Amino acid sequence: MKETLSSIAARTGFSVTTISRVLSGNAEKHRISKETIEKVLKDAREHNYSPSLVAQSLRTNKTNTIGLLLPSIANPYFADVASVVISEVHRRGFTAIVIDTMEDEKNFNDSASLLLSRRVDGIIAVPCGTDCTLIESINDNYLPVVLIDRYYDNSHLSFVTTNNHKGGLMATRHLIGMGHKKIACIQGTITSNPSKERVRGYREAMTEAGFDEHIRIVGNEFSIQNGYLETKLLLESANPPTAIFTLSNTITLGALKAIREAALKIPEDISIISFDNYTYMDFLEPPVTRIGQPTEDMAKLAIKILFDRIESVPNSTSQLKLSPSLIAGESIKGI
Amino acid sequence: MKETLSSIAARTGFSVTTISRVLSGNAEKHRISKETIEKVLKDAREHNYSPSLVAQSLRTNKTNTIGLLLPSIANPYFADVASVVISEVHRRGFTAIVIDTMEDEKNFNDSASLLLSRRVDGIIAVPCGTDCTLIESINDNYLPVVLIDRYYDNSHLSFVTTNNHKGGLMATRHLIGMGHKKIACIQGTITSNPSKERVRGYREAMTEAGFDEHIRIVGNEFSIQNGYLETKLLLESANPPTAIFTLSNTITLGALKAIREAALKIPEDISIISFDNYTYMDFLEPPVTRIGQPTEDMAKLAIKILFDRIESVPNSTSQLKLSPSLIAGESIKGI
DNA sequence: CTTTTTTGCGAAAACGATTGCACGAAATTC
DNA sequence: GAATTTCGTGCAATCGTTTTCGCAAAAAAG
Repeated sequence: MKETLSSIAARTGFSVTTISRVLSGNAEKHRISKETIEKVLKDAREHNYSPSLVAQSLRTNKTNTIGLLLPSIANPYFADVASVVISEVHRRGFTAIVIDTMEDEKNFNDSASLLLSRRVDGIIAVPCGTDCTLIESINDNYLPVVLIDRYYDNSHLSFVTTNNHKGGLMATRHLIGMGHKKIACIQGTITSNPSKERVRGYREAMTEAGFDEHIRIVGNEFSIQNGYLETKLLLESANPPTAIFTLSNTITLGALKAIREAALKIPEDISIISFDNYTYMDFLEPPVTRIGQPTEDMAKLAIKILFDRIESVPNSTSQLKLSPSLIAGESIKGI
Repeated sequence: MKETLSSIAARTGFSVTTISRVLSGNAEKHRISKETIEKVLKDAREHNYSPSLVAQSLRTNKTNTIGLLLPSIANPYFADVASVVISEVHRRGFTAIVIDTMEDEKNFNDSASLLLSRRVDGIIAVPCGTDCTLIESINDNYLPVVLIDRYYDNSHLSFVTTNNHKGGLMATRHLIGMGHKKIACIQGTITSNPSKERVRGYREAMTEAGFDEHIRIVGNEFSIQNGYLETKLLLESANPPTAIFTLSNTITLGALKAIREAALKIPEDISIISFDNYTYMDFLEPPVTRIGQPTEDMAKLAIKILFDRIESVPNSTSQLKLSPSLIAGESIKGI
């Protein structure tokens, strides 16, 4: 029932060494005879031997495993990231350990330590919070780390993210181009870099258009509820905006709900532009105009950077910002 | 840089045995003195020792790891499952290895073997294909397996799934109750149990209403494209249905696209009822009426069954079918 | 002042693989 | 026929833990 190299050795009469060489495909290298190879393979097959990767890992100091740290797998955006990362590492013969940190900094740090204990060969993470000391020390002293989507200011950790500032600019300029002035912005987790950068782009676009007085930034979380509540407040305020820039797909959903409850029509009564691309966005009525992030490219690039560092030692830093793109829907009215 | 029990032993002057006992919390049990404990803990902390879970696993023959096999993480339904499973096992001190089998039987079997080699303590799987010999043998000889969503006929493997037959019945009867007769059904992967059972429910409801002549089953895959193509064909056929029963959220999306392209209105021109509950469903225009599966309950139950078997030996079988529920939208017109 | 009990700790054998070194026999070269 | 090379294989150490025994010294009991 429990097959090991030595049980095969016992049966075939060869040494554990020889069995190991044959089964790990190094037979030629050590000129094991054809017949021996055959016998060993046959026995292994018959007793369906399954090599212990944990013993292998201990010996070789390599687990062929990478860790993936995400703030919330329930969020379609991160689920997308997970999907790409998982298949990409699988393609390279690695397996992925996935942990949901629930948008909590302590969870994040504990999980990072856990991955370290598990001796993964690398970590892909969307970090939480603002303190990067632990993850940075892991990267510097133990194993390569590459961040996706979010990153830390003043850190040399490698990351791949969307150019969120540009995205914020694009979205806001687009609304302005369509004649809007009173544009509100519902932001996400305030400490997160993507949210901050998108807001910065929004601000910049408003200022360059001379709309400083109309700048209106609300909200504090990447969640449906946040989008819902803030939109409700905006709509019922004294001077409601003619357009809303929602900083994530979840916020957008909440906004849609509030708008529907107010019996308003998009885009006739109010315009909306969102962040994040997602299949469902095209199926909403109307399809929502949005700034799409190159999720797949981001994930693949992050993986590539990670494996470059896993395979060769140089502890280099690459910090990449990929351009987002505007995907036209029908949620904006020209004024 | 590389901290081990013996490096701590060397520094503190105690034996590896003692260090192990202190750090694994078994100090009391072996009446290690207060001072010794203090010294060891201090040294470990100062050199931030991180125990090697791989060495631990080798020694104890337990990895505290479970494997999760999914056909497509990009599908929101399975992403939901993943989300629950991952956090649930984490809560129990385990980590999850996730593999996307891409709806391919060979991939599925290879991945199952990989998990075996990785010596996971249990497997949660949504299987692909119809041949269960490998996974069954894994369950019988090596480690507990619990299936979610799909299962094999004539297998003693444990599973938790939705009562899909009932779901099919509910959906079809609902349409019939609203006055529909010409009801078409777009199915998913034909070999999969959920699709088969839903179709069986559809058939049964049609027959009991005396609508045998209107039974019309098309499609062959759980995908957007399948939904799109089949709906196109249905709409352009000689005698188009007044209502469509789509067997998954992905199929529904495709159907919506085709319906929109045909410039038809839901529910005025055509009614639709879907399977799978999903946040976005409420935000479509109109909100789609659907049969919701108790995804979270399913995943939690599967985990519970799995851990019962991990923690105590009895190789029992539990095969559970949970009731779905009808979630009202506005996508069905009464005739 | 023995004998027994308690206290505090260590030696060494696993767990299942990989790998550097070595070695005897057969084949080849000179 | 001696020296060298090639073949085919094995010994034993090692990776970092846990765990079974066991043992000496101190404390308690007699």
